[in-house]
Amino acid sequence: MPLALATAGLGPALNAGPAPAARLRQDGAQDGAAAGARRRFEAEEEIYAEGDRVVHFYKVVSGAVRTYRLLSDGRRQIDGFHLPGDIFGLEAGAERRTGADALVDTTLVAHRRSDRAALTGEAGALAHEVAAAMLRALERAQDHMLLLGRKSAKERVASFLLGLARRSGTEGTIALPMSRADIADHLGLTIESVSRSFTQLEREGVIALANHRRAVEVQDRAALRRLDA
Amino acid sequence: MPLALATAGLGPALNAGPAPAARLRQDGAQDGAAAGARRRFEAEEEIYAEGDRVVHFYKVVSGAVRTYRLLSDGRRQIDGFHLPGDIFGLEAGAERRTGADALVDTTLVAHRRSDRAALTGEAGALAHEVAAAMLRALERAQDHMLLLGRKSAKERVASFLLGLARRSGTEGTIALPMSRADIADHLGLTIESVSRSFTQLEREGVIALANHRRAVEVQDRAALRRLDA
DNA sequence: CGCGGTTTTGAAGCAGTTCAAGTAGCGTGG
DNA sequence: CCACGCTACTTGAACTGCTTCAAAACCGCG
Repeated sequence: MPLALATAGLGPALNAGPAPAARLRQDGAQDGAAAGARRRFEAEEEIYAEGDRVVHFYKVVSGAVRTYRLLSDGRRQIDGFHLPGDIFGLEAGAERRTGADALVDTTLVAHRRSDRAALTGEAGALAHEVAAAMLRALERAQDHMLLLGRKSAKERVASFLLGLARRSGTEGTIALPMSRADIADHLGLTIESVSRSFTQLEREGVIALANHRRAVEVQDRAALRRLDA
Repeated sequence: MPLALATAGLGPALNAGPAPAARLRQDGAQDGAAAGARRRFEAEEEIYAEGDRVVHFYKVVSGAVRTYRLLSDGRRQIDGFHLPGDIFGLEAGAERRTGADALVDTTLVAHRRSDRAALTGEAGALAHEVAAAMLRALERAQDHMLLLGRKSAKERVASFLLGLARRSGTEGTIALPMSRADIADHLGLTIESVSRSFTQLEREGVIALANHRRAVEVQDRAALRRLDA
């Protein structure tokens, strides 16, 4: 049995969004059995590759991670960026269907997929998180299919920025731990199109690029919302 | 608690693909408690709409269903077609994030989302199916994001046909229960582009269109596979 | 200061869209 | 039983948003 889930009391957990870092630490502190091994990865380091055997799943403590799929000729689709509090690396089969690497220096907590103790404890806090993570991943995937299938370049960038703003929780300035190439491969565009969309939004006074283009300040959230359709 | 899942023994179920109709009936027959209410829908009839309260989830007995999301201006993204054996309509929140309608005359089995008896029975056959359905939905969404983000029109159509061929289980001729518009809104294209891709594949001898364009015969599976990358 | 990487900008090209006919089933009613 | 009209699909031609190719700007670093 590769994985056990229980969604008791799932409702609230689902609406809570990514667990804040504070709660994350608390979990680790109060339940030694459920706490997995802390692992560190450097910027651009591979966490796992397509085809690897699935042993662990992970929760981001700090840093950021991308998970992606590749076509035989090298075309890449990044299906998600994972920020502190996010769980990723859950998989149904025995083999990885996606690859994952750290965008920047990153700390993760690794849990054995087969670790039922961690998943089915009396409180089952981690189990709830895992189930919520799966459902959230599906909802995000649905949103992203709509974006990829039906939105313009500018709308894609606007949606991306709003999503990132919401998830990173920071008001005002959003850090971009990923390169233009990563954003492009997430949004189904080229780096040039991403860059042009940023520039255009900046010229329109919707955003301001800061910190060597690796951060955006949202100046007109309403305009972004309008583009988000 | 809106929904309970347990994935014990999930592995094999996951690799099994959609349950064949035979097994479907067997499930219903052997476990009266788990069997939900049978419901019929006519072609083009709405099953639920975006914003509806979530009460049931469904399993397709016969026919076909599309689930989709809309942008405020009417742009539509069909996130999946559901064929006999498929489970759809699982949702985390209280409100529908997607709409669903029947493509053709369709029979479903409806289960109350809150029906824990059906989901957590000793054997828990339905619970496994539900968990497997969720994981499969996520895998399909990942495949589809790659398609939408990085594949050409012809590749999209090829992937779509191969997927449909695999899922419908029929060797040779594949029925297309959906219109060109539905296919277009699934593949992130226009109806004209879908039509042109079909025509092109036909001219190349890869497929043959039959039954008033509502069925395709695969004539060169290897060529389709190559396009699937 | 100059090198290597990333991002931006420019110009040309093109895949897919848009707009506009044309064709083919199919049910309906005379 | 056939003309009519409706809808779905296909085809053609022009257009355009994004890509591709190319070069410049920017920065961080040895």
